[in-house]
Amino acid sequence: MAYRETASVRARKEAARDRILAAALQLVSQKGFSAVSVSDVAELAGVATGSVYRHFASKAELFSHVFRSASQREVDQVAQAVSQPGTAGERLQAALTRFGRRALRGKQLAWALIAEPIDPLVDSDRLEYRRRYAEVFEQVIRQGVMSGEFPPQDARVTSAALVGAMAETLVGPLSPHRDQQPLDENQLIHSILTLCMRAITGKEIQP
Amino acid sequence: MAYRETASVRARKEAARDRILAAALQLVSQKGFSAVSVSDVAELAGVATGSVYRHFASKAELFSHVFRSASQREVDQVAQAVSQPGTAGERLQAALTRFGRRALRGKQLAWALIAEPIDPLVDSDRLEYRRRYAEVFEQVIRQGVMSGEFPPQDARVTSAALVGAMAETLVGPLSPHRDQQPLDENQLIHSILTLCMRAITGKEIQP
Amino acid sequence: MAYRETASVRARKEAARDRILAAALQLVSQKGFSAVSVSDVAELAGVATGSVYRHFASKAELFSHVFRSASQREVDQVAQAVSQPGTAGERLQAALTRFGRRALRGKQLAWALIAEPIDPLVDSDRLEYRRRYAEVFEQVIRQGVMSGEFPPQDARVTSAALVGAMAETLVGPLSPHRDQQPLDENQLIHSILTLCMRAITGKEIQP
Amino acid sequence: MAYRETASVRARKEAARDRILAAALQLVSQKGFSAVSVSDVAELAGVATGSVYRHFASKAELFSHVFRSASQREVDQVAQAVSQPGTAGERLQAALTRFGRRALRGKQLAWALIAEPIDPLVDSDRLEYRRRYAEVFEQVIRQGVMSGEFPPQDARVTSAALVGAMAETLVGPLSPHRDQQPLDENQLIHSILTLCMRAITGKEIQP
DNA sequence: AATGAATGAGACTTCATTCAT
DNA sequence: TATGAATGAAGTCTCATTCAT
Repeated sequence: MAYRETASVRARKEAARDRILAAALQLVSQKGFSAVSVSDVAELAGVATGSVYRHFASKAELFSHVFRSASQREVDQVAQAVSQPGTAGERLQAALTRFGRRALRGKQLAWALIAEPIDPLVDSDRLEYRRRYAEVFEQVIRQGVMSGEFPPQDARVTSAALVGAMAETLVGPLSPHRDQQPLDENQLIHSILTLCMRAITGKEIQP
Repeated sequence: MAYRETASVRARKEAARDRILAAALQLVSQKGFSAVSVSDVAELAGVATGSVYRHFASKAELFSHVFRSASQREVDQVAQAVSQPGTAGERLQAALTRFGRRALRGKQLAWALIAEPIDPLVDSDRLEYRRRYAEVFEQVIRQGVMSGEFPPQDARVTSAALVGAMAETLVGPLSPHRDQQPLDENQLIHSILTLCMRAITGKEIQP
Repeated sequence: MAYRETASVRARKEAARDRILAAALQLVSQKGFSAVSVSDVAELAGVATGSVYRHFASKAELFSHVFRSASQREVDQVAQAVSQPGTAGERLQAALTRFGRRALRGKQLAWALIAEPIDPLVDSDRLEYRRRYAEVFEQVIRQGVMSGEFPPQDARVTSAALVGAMAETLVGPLSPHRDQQPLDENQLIHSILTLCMRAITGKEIQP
Repeated sequence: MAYRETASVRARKEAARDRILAAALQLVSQKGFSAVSVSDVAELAGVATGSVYRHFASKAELFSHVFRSASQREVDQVAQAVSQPGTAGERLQAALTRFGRRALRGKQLAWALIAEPIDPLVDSDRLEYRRRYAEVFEQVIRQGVMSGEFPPQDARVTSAALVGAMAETLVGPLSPHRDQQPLDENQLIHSILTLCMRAITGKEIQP
């Protein structure tokens, strides 16, 4: 009984922290980091403003957690796509597709994770996650280069360029379909995929 | 006499406006939009804080003008590179090189223009300038596609992707050389250029 | 059995109270009253924050207890020095020496007890303990005056002045050795002792 | 006309700053540094809270100015008393008397200036003013020692002790007359003066 | 028209105290 | 009775914008 009580109390405590994280993630996904205040988060989470500070030492630390968990989820998705069987080209294509579809689903969040400058702490998180992204993309690219499937290239530069190209094309301010007729998602993905694969392989993708 | 006074007064007013814009541009180039306050701008321009509001209705409008003139300058530079004689590939390569070198010279400004979130007004400016960039890049790409020099592709998507890839690679948070040994600028430009040209043409560039 | 349980419970409660007091004293000795929070104390004492309020009605009351017990300890030390056999001068000298050495050993605590402003409740405690200090110092001074060993003087004023002079000289912001070369402790004690004894007796102390 | 306007504007501006300083001084004189908030000061000065920050970079800097100007006033008073003609003993007596009378007139302020711990910035101001006090007291003491009027002593220690003794006796928490019948001021000053002079000279003062 | 001091809302953060479990 | 998460008021500081001069 005592144990179960303790467990339920702990569950509630964790629930508050999770509610705060969820609220922060929701708001960041809607408005981006820079437009979200601690009070906004607290209100949406249904707690007092000061309560946020029981769970996170500062606004930066809260946002760092939001960033990291959201980024980790994205990296995991891409990594999973890459780990499927197939040629380097097939696996890279699968990874880019998944990356692109997820970004299109949550544009504001994708943008916040990839590009929005906020805080030195989160910026350093970005560097860390950049490395994890890089590990995923670079690995396939290197494998493709070594097997002769891809032409020689700087895998590190290529992986950064891939992320940038997809981000800009899909969710960036340069995205071609903010105020125009909403492009067919499949068509857009196909276009950027074709381009990315041609950049890496020098060849047209097979349908 | 009355006319000449009016003219000189107008000239002085315009001079003040220009000084404000120049000061704002300088500060944005150094610190990015988000770190620049109206008072900072006024001080550097040598006018009173309130005077800024005689020329610009709000901070957002001031920054919108800064954004537009800085962006226009960049677009002009790229457009000029594109207008030189040569094949579509040569002209595109020249444009990308100029874009890249300028971005590397002024990373903070480049980043502010391409990605920094500030204000809905400036965000909509970004959309407009994206169209102008597009006009420049798209035009060459379309010409290359029509002449058979480039494979068929969605020129609008390609041009956005080019900008994104270069921005991310050169000045973005995913830039591969923030914490590493500073890459040789020429080498970095060459890597990204090779990649971009391969994306567009499907072929390796000629040295 | 019931009795023994009650007793052990009471013992445990008392133990908690003592741990809280000890933790508070330790923290005050390190950081001064103003830098110590109730949660700090609870954590160091190994109890929940709210439990502090089962033993003390408020932070002020907790600190009042801390103040009183720490002050009592100091008063006892000085009183013990005074109660040794010897002339009034000898006993006073012993008391001042002990006072000074203890203050030098624990500057932060000494300063907190003598001067740090915290709360009206603690300030009134200070007045009470001033009386107890006074009783100790005044008694010897009065004896010395009555026996003709010391010149006539207002013993109450003298005893306050002694405390102030030693506090300021040894641990106060006017302390002459904060930013200079650390004076030899013995030398410093000797200087202030010579001065104090001359103030009281009008004569130089015998080495 | 234009000049006079400018002058009046400047006068008003300075008036605001002065009102803020005066308000801060008044509140510190009533409640001590630690009980005064920036909002309190602003309200009493009749300005918005934010306006305080147009004149002072931080609360610490505001209080530093308050501290310094109040301390300078006190040092000047003491220095003036010391500069009168007479023997070292007479001049020191005059300085201590003035110091004591002023402290009694404004106990809370005197305490705040001499002892209240607030902020590292103000604490360092205190060290600086301690040096200025020291220069005043030490100089006379050294002169008295050199002329044989005073016995040999560490003038630096003596001057700190003098300040501490007077502060504690007159305005400190050990002050003997907070809750008792208000001592006759002249009598109190005379007592502490007798004690201080005996401490320095080893002799009784002449009435 | 220019000035720049003043405004005041709002941001982040702390912490003594309370109360449901 | 003990717990410790939650509260919420209060504090410091920033800055876009206004307005009397």
